[in-house]
Amino acid sequence: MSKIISVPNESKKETISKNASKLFRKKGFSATSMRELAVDIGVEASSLYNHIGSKSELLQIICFKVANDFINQINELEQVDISVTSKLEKIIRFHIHKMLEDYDMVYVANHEWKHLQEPFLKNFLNQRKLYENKLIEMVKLGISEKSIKKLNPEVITFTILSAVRGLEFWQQHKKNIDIQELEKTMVSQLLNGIIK
Amino acid sequence: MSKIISVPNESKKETISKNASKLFRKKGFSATSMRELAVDIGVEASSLYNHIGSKSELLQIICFKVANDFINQINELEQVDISVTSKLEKIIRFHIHKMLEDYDMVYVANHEWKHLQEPFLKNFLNQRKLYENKLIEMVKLGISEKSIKKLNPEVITFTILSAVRGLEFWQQHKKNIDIQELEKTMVSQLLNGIIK
DNA sequence: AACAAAAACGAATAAGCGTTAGTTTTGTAA
DNA sequence: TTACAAAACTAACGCTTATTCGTTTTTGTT
Repeated sequence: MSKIISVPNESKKETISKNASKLFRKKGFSATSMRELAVDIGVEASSLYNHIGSKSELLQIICFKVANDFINQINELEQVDISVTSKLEKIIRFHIHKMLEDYDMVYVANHEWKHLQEPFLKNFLNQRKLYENKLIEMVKLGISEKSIKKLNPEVITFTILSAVRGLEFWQQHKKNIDIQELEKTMVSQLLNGIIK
Repeated sequence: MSKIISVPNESKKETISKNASKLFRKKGFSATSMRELAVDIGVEASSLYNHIGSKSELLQIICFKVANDFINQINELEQVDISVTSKLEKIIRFHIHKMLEDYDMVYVANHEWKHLQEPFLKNFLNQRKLYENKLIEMVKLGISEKSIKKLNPEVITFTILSAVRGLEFWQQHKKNIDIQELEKTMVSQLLNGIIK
């Protein structure tokens, strides 16, 4: 057919992964075939195996790239000396930016991780739980400091995470909603509520 | 093998659908085979076709059952003469109850709808948009009445929907979190915020 | 006990899957 | 030009898929 075109500073593996992200998001991991992926890239399916080990490996690359990005961010944030509510605000804003920058990858990591094989599945879920627990501890600290209302810290955390993970909707409303307004509204709603 | 056991007042089609919901949730629609579903029910795969038309039909049954339940609820609520914020509270509570009662079906409708075939796919998305638009109109009314803060009504709506659609987390924390507290916290956070 | 309808079965079909093997083309450097 | 490695190709493997077919078994009703 032709050659895999990859931009400079990007390996062919990365090129394939990015295309895979797009297809996995649109059709789901199981419903995406290596032949479809190959067509999308402009090559025969068997040629892909010169660059990757397996279909499964593509999912691993995607999921752990995203997981690492979020873990790294929260680790950095833990070092910073600002208030708990400021940290929560920064986290919400980071989720929004990440979802807009790497939409396909973040979506796949959020929705298709269950198709990871062991031991990667367990590993991924551990990283996720680690992230969630760090967030829960932040909220607990906020409650004990009396900057956050005395509500269930797990529920607070998961509500925030659900809200930001659901940011996919924004992709369909890109034209109508300004990103500044999106950020402002979400932070305001999740932290301060919507009732006057 | 044996027979499809169905409880009274439940057709065999319903029995199959419920089992399908469970498997589709656990493994995803595409990754679930009719043979697996058959084993789960205790019958040969070919025997299922005495009761259903196709695998696709099972997904249709699940998705539209859920969609109709939510549309019906919001239609009823539109008739009632209570404040906008009370309506939003009732909707949040309804989502929570629905997610806990029909977890498998709601999860599948939220995550696997993309595997619906046309014209069902368009139909489903139309119903979803209808529901979202009704909610957006409620929020807009609240803003014009000055009971809700002047924030972007679309973002407010999608944040609420994302938060309640993400209620799957609760299934993994059933033992630790009381449902009353869950409801109270989510309503309070989404409507009044978490900052003191 | 006889009959019809419902529901089970086993076997087969055609299509699609991820992946491998062997071979040819392409690009690069001596 | 020659040599070598990278990356493409074609063809095929073994397996799984949803679904259909013809047949047998089970069920419920006279």
